[in-house]
Amino acid sequence: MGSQKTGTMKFPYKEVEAKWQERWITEGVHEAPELPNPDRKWYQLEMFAYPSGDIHMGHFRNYIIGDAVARQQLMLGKGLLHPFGWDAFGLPAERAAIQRKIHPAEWTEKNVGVSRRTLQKTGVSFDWEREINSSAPDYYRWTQWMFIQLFKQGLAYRKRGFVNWCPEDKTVLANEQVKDGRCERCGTEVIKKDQIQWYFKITAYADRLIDDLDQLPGWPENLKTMQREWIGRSYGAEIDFTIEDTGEKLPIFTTRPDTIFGVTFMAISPESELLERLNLEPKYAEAVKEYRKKAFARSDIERAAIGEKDGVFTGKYAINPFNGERVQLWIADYVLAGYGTGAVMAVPAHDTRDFAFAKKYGIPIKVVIHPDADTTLDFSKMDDAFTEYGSMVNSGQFDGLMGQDAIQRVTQYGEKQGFGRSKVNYKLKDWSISRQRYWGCPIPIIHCEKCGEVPVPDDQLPVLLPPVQDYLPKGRSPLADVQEYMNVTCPSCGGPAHRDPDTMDTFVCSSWYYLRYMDPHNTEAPFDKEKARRWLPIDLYIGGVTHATGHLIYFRFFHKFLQDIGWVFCPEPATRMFNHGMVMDAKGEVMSKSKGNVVSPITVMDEHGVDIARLAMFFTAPSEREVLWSDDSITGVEKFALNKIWPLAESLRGAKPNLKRYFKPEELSDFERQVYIKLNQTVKRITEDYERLQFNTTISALMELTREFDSAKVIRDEFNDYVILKIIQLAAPLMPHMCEELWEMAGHTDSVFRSEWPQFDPDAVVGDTIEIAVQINGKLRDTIRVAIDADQAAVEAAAFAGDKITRFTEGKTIVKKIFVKGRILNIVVRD
RNA sequence: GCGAGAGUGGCGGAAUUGGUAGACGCGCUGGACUUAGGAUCCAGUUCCAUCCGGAGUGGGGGUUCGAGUCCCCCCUUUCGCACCA
Repeated sequence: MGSQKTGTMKFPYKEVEAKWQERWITEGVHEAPELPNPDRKWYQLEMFAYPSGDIHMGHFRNYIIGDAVARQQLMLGKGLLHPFGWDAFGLPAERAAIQRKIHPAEWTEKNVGVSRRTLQKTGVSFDWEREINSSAPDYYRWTQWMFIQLFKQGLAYRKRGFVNWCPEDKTVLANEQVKDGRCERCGTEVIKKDQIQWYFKITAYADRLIDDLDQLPGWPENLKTMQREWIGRSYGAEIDFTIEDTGEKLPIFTTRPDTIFGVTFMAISPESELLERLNLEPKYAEAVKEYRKKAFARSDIERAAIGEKDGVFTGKYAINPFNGERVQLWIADYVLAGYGTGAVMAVPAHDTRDFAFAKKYGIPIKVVIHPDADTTLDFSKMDDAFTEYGSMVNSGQFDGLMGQDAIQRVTQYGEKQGFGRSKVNYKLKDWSISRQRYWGCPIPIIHCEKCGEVPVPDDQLPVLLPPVQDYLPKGRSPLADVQEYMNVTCPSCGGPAHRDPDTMDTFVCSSWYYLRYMDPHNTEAPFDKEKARRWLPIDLYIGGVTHATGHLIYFRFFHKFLQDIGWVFCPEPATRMFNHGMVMDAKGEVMSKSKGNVVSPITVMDEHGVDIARLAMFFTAPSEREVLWSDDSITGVEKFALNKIWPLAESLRGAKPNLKRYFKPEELSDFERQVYIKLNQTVKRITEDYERLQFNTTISALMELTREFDSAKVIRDEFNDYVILKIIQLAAPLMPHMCEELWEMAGHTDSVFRSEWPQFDPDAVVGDTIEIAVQINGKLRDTIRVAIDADQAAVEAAAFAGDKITRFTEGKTIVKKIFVKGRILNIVVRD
């Protein structure tokens, strides 16, 4: 055990791994410079981890992909920042702690230790000097500082309203943490609760969050699309209807003001506060009350899943300002409280939902849009709404107007009359950030009867999370019962006051962690501005796509806010984002403890060595695709590493070649020349592969090269060692331990990662001859080998030399010949 | 339903801007060396075929001298959003 057998020599991977992992640390190979040159820096980031268990295959894959890039960037001479840390606050850690009946602090500390040890075994080039932990006071002191900056700018505020409540976790959740109406963490159906909560005003940044996506060519299109849809911007108009009895204005949002004359009823959401002010007649009041009760009992999923829309008439009417028409006011739970104004103008003829509702309750349907000027619609024959744009009819002075023009003209009219205005609406809601849980960053606000909400003064930060024993969730913050914590004096007036009992959503902690890495030990500020100027933006951020509409929006929001208050100097936190694929089991199923199909990276590393575990992960699938992991993933790359790469040591001749030089053709034998060309082609290919993070083809290319290279046939010692050392350099970021050992065996005293990444010799990426495909009518009939710069005449001469081509042209007319230099000759013939 | 990807041998997957489809690896077949082989090495491996050739990148059509690659329609599949007025 502990070493791998090869043809003649063993690879003692355990010793080699330990040796280099230690030396990288003592020699500070991965330590980031304090102040990099902004033109020659590389900030490589992988998402930090929840310490809710040990590292699994998904983490392993994430970090080795980043590691390969980071190590190559180091060899390209960049100042490298490649840090790591722990997203240690929050539900995942707290839930795990509760299950095991230990205090979250203790459990977190223990797991950080376990996970760190595993990570260090992977040989990933993290700069452990910069390790951060979001649950440490010297970190969350600055999370609180961030909160206060937002508060001071009016971007952190409290409001009462309906929130997502997880009955299992007993806490409020942000919209982004509700998936399919269920709690993202525990899968429990989320219910609505009316509460006062803290929010961050992310909606103030909605436009910039959408628009700046266009400045991010290095982000995957699908991810950007997801963000655009999540923010959900739509353009339309706000139109004020009037409640008949009370005269109260009832504004609604619509994207189709061109259908305004087709309104036959109004609908408001069951949550609407308007209901309190309507003075419903008793016979309606009872039904409305019943309906609201029913609606509140339904979860969002039930509401959405329900096939038939339903609602009740309130007995009240609203007036359409455009034509003075009086329409019924209904309450219906297909109207969402949180979007627009929580009320809609219903146009059954031109909206599918309104159509169904109108049919069900016998409400009139009025056609006001025709597909075009010549086609008319008859509502009695319609079995669904016509929702396309068309030309306006039955709309008075607006008749005949079409599409966008119609929309504009109607809106303009409303504006002139004072009862309408153009309006942009978003699906994005403000970020609910307060949590009624113990294990989180305390909210640094003091509530004073006299002064209201007062931020904790800077010199009193951090507000320490008290180490209480009773931390179990109970529906309100466990901190609320800790008298020593809660009771304070007001920093402003000195009177009696109390702390805010809630803690923050852990996504607040993770919204700025990438900044702390630049300056993790700063006690005066969250980070130094000059360092931020030099290090930012992140050059490559790697993580799963799961955070597309959560963390990856939040951290962009934070970054933009910090730019606005002068702490960072670029508009976006990361110029390039890469989403790697998931790691599945051999059958393509997600690895999970309950299925018992989890393969631990530790097992694989123990049995085969880290380098081979890494190679297998790289080789099995391209980085962005999912990997179906099985033992077969190991076989091929293990043979390659042990039989091709490691034995290169025996072929070394101690020549100490100059790696920066190129060879001239006359210096080399025919075989050497052939190897030299292959080498340079490989350098070119592999350098491109690293840019694309496509390491499966990097390994293929190395396999081809090592097969072609046969040291026994190489005459010149210098050339022999030159080739071997270049192979080692090209492979080093993928299999760092073995390559360091080989590099040392070749007589180097410094790390291979301090050597210079190979450049290809531009005169040697093409050979002297090349194969040309000869086609007849686009079908391949022959391949001929000609000089590299052979012209059409020479190629034709060679092509017609044998009978492979002539047998197809004989007796036929050659219509034309297409020649692409260095590639093909296509001869078009006709009978 | 809407949006974005993906579909290539038995399998994982290659194929800059249209230009020799199947690189590389697994698996499989045959052979060599062996007491042995789950080691190593060599050869073969898209399918069909009477060995001339033919077909072939989910299906159908199109553009082109030439299409995995570009255009149109359809099917399957993965992911995301799902009553957003």
